Amino acid sequence: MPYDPSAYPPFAVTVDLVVLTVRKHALCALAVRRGESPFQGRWALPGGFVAASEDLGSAAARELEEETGLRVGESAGSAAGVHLEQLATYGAPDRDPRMRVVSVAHLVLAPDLPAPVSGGDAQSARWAPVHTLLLEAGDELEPESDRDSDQLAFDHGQILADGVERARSKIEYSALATAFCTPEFTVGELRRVYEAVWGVALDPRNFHRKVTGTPGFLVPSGGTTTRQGGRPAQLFRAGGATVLNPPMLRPEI
Amino acid sequence: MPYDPSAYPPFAVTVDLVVLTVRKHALCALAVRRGESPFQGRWALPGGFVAASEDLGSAAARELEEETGLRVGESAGSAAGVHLEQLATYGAPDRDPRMRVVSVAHLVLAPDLPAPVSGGDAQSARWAPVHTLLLEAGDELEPESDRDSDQLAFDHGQILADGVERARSKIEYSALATAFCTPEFTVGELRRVYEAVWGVALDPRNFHRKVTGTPGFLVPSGGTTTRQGGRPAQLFRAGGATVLNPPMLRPEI
DNA sequence: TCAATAGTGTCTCTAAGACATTATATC
DNA sequence: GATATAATGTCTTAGAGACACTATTGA
Repeated sequence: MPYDPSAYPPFAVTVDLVVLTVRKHALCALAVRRGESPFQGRWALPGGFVAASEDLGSAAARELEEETGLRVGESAGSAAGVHLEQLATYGAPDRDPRMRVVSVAHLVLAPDLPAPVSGGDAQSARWAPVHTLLLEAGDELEPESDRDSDQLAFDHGQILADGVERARSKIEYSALATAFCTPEFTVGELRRVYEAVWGVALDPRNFHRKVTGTPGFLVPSGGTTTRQGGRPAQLFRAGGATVLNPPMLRPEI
Repeated sequence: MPYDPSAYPPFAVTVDLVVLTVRKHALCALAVRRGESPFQGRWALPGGFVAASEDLGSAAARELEEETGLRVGESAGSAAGVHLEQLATYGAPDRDPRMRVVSVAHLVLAPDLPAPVSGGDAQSARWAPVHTLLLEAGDELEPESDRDSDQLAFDHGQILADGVERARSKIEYSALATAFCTPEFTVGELRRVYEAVWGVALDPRNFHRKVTGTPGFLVPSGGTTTRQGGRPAQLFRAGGATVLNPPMLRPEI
């Protein structure tokens, strides 16, 4: 099978971003409004084309910074910053009506941002709770007429669902939940991250025992805070641990 | 950002396959010998170009059947057959010296095959233990002269390593280890699969208790076999369970 | 004082790890 | 018989789940 560039079908390659954060006790994703056809006026995931001499991860990091101003932390992902990882690749032949586009989706976990979005105007980007972006066909709401236009453009609903499921399972066996927190955070704040991502309530005592008892998960930073009200809480930073063993198992049902 | 096909860099999109099986108590991968430059004569992962109107998963299944004769089981992967899933996408600008190629790697888990490879000639394809395909730079063996030519072509060494790690972690929390087995298998055969993939020895008593006690993992097929010698062993088929909860944890170290 | 959150102590129960022995086939 | 593998029983221990109480702030 000889290589002849002109003999093989040309593809466009894009990166799409599932940017997740926790705002007001809800898991939220970044959505942008499309300005052109197709799906004009509909919400979509941020993303763009990969440049000719650009790596896939670099393209994702560039798009992230263009859309949000967020910069990915150095060490291949997180530590005390934004986490970025490849999610999956979507390439159904008809996923874009104009041409053959293969999209390499990436997952970003970010702490809550003060401003909705730094780059771009406010009208065209927003944080939206994932449950409003992922209304399934079975959900009842208004008459069906309005339903379709609320769905994300292209196959972005599927990409978002896959990204959310990845995040939900990944915080089970990794220390990545700290990527949703500010550099210094309390055990209660970390617990609320887990509760928001999983959509369940956790026992504060057992959670505290688990996270403080897992070596390398949390390191005390020395200070305390009362920003959540109540008794002052000890502040922690993310430790060096990347995997949790044994994992933090999601409650069933 | 308007879409103009000619304004965006053209990519070729390929699928590469990490096909894993367990042979003689060792985890093995399918490798094919390259006939042309670059990397002529070197071993590589099987794969090929995605056709113009072909889905990524379909292209992977087609390449698999062309190279091995294996057909992917119906229900989105396994059940009682070959399992195929998307692994990751590799798109470094210089990963192919001829042109910009983005490769969507897929992972295949297959039972031990009688013939080495059905399609293609025997000289150009083989099952090789993954540890021989993944000799790292740190390993000592012969003088370095021979080392480089034993490495897989392109970035296929990295792809294989990622696929092996995916398989190792996935049999922890899913029932996918049965994809390495024949339709009917014994508990001992399943245990040897785990031992080969993880490269560790497991306690037969605890393993038996675990797999037979996990609902939906195994269903007795009624028969017995002595193909492993010794006392007749009960035969099982894969149950409907896809996730193991609690997971089968890999021993540490 | 009340309300809010943080932090700890302990009992129970599930399940994994570490053991030895019996069972049933082939050679 | 010897040898091979299968299958089961039980003790111990790590760790999760389910509980109540005390501690320390701000309003």
